[in-house]
Amino acid sequence: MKLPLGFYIDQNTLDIAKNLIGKVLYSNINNTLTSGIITETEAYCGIEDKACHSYGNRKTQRTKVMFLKGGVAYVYICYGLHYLFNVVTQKENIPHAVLIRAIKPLDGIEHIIKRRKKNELYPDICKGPGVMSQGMGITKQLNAQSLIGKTIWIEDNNIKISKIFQSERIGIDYAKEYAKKPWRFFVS
DNA sequence: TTCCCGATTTACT
DNA sequence: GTAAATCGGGAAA
Repeated sequence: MKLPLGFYIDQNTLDIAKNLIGKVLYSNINNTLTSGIITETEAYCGIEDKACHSYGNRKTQRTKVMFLKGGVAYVYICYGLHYLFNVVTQKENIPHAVLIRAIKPLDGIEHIIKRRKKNELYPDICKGPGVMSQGMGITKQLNAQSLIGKTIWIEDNNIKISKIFQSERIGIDYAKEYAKKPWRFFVS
């Protein structure tokens, strides 16, 4: 079952990040269906969070998507060459998001392998936010698109997760005291 | 318009 | 462990 809009706006962002673990991310791009179990996420909590693009209520051409009502995709380019995929959460004008950092491939594995320019499947083929997007075929074209639509969406397929771990977020040393917040969720 | 740097990955040493 | 790849966003000039 596709996650309803309420999933993205009726619970706090940390719970959303945690609850996304074990859900299944789908993309249908140019009639190519791929999916994977979400295994790693990070919460970015808006204007107070120094690691968040919308910190200090910064609203620009890039970050304006985070200010939309939850349930849309926020995709941006990092280091000039990687697409990072986020789920926008909360009501309009509360600019929170959850970064999807890793998946375990499920459907369309041969397409995922091809997009990753590899010859075979291996455990970490979609571990890391940039390579996750590459494997799923996510580009800026998906920016601001609905997560309840036909191109990109998330389902609850009742997959059981043994234990969810929690840690500091990756790659945000500049965020001072917020760099230490345990807002990353993952399975082993 | 200039300048700095990033929610990363990969290939080396 | 270190460095290169690569470029748009955002702040400052």
